[in-house]
Amino acid sequence: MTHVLDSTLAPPVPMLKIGQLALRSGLTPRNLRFYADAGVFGVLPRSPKGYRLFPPEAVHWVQILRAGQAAGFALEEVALLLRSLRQDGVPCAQVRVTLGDKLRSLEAKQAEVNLLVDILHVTLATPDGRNAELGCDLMQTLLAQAARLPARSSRLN
Amino acid sequence: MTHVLDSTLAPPVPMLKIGQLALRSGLTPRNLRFYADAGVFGVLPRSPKGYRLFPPEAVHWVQILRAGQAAGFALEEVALLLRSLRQDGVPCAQVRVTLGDKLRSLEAKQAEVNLLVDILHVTLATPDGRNAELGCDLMQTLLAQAARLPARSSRLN
DNA sequence: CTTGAGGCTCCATGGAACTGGAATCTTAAT
DNA sequence: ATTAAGATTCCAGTTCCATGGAGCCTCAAG
Repeated sequence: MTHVLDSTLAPPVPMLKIGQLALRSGLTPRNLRFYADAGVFGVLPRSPKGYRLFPPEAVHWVQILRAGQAAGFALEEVALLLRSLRQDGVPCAQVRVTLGDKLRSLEAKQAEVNLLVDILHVTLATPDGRNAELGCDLMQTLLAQAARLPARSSRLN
Repeated sequence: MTHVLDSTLAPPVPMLKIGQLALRSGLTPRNLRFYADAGVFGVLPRSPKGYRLFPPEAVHWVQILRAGQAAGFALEEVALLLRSLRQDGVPCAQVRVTLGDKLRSLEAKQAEVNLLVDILHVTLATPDGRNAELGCDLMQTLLAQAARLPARSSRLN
């Protein structure tokens, strides 16, 4: 039941059909097809009848993909990372560079999120109190804290 | 030249026209109009001839808006925060709750970003080395680190 | 009075990331 | 042999966040 393409030979790689990957990754086949067509997984091998065949590592690819997205990266950006990961003829040093770039933009985002979190912490530490102008002192603090934000917040997506 | 609406009376609030806010906030009038029409700034007063009039605090509203967006929040979410901030009849306690909710989702995002950053750090700490399977050892590490990611990364936007 | 900048509205378009439907083909099981 | 599940393709629509343009109004200066 699990042997789809390995009839007589020992399977060097037990490739997955899209539905199997869907089960293992928590995405829909539809969604996976969308990503695959967008080139996120590179050029996928096809079965004799045209079915997309995913290597088992694709489960990890998907994990990395979703995590990257959750961190605010565009699909194409994460795709770039995965392309390096899959080594489409990319040399080691190149991979390191790509990963480094990714790290730097992630750190930029990290800094912004950290700042925002801190601003909210400080704001919420304000004791209750009505404020004629702004309704409550909380607002006063939030407005004041807003000054810590960069002049023009970068769109680091 | 700076007094547009205050001909004879002392101005209680020097309201801004959209272009003035644009200059002060770094956004285009267009963009501001888009946000305004989306209700982000609440119901704006209009001049007798229909011009949108922004209070000076709107500059801070925009800062908070952009920062929120940079942190990955949807426009509508940031709008919610700003609605509390503007006190459209919202009680103090309610503001605190909204801010608290915002903080919690920001912290969730923070955790994800932190994890991703750490994964990349660890990965980049891997010394160079070719790897038959994956091209280079970097990839080996990245794949291994991917295991630290949550089973299904939340879409916390 | 004309000109120009800066408002206003409405309608359209665009990209990103999906989602949905229809038609067709393959595979697996009864 | 039939049938259902699971593939395939293609085309269309959706939501979010804008951006672009046309056409008209208003305001201040020359």
